[in-house]
Amino acid sequence: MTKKVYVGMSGGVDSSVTAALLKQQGYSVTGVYMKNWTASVAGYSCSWKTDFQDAKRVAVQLDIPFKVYDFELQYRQQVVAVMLEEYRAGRTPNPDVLCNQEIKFKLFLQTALDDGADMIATGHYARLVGGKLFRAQDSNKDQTYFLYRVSAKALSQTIMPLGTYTKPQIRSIAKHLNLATADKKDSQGICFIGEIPIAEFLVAELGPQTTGPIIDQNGKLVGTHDGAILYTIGQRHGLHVGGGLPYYVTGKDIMRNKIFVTTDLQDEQLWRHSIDLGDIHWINGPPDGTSRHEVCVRYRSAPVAITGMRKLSRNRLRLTLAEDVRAVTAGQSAVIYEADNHCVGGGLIV
RNA sequence: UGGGGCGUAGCCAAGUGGUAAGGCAACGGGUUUUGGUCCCGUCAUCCGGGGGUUCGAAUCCCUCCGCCCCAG
Repeated sequence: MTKKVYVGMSGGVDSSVTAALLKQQGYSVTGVYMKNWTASVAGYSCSWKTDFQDAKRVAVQLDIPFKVYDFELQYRQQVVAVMLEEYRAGRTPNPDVLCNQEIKFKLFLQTALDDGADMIATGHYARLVGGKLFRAQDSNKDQTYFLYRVSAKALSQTIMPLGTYTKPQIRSIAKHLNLATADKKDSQGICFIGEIPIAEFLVAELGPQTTGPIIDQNGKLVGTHDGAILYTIGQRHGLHVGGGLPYYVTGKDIMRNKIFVTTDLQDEQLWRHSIDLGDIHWINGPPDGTSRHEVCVRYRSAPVAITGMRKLSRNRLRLTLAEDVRAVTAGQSAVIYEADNHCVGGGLIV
């Protein structure tokens, strides 16, 4: 009995090749386009229509059934609304982590299973081995950072065929198969929403923000910002403050609508030797404390060795680091790995 | 209105007779399935205004305007 796999097809090369590979491997493949966001914001065209068409084209080329799941409502409620709330609270969320947790590996998975699928598949660069999540072969494209909140159960029902390939290989396969998406540029920006600058998106969704003071490391007023929630820790551009050295955001006071900056790259406000995490999620249960771990505080950052892991409360964890890390930002994810590329989980920086 | 100093792009700032460094910001591009970082590129026909000296001035002289400091 051939397994029925529903492949999430975004209209990009990666998911196109995912579907192609699975078909080659003998699965009964169905392509699914998730329609999660169709609105265009302030002059930025939302690419959903082209993405949908590209996904459909590839499905036709591969001669596989194609479906559309409309998750717009849920994406809005479970991803976008949460993201906006986080920004409003002065934090910097990662909507794509949420999207994987709530939409792709929960809603999509369940819908597909209800629809008759045995498994789902995605074009993520990550490896799934025995229900565990490992970094991709192509460390340059590894996407485990975005996947650390997915449940072991969901992972056990998922195939990620790209994990053992490199991006150039995927491009090359797409070309050989003449897939419509072979030369399509990689997508960027918030998954499904597109490349709109975040500040503009926030203003469009939350309304115009109130301007406020920018204070430097000496307590001096150096400029005016466009609304404290629009900035994030470590940020350099968008302050419109010039003269001498670049300024980096070191902190925000949301209540007073102030943001704090520094010109000193060694400013201690900009570096952390320990990180507190909340909303901890362990994919296969908490580590037993016998192996060494490292953490990534942002996508594509070099992992930093963890020298101490202390439980502060039921769902609070304090990590002590082997070296200082720059611009640790509340709301962002800290993803924890065992030294052998095994992604074990992580939490949200508080 | 006695003395001293200053006025170069949005900001900081070199250049004191030979035909406008550099940095920040901004803008554009690249990297990146979040934000951010980072990288590359662009950005003063003109040096507060006017006049003069000179083959040639942002650089010297005169004058006007503006700002700062000290002294009143």
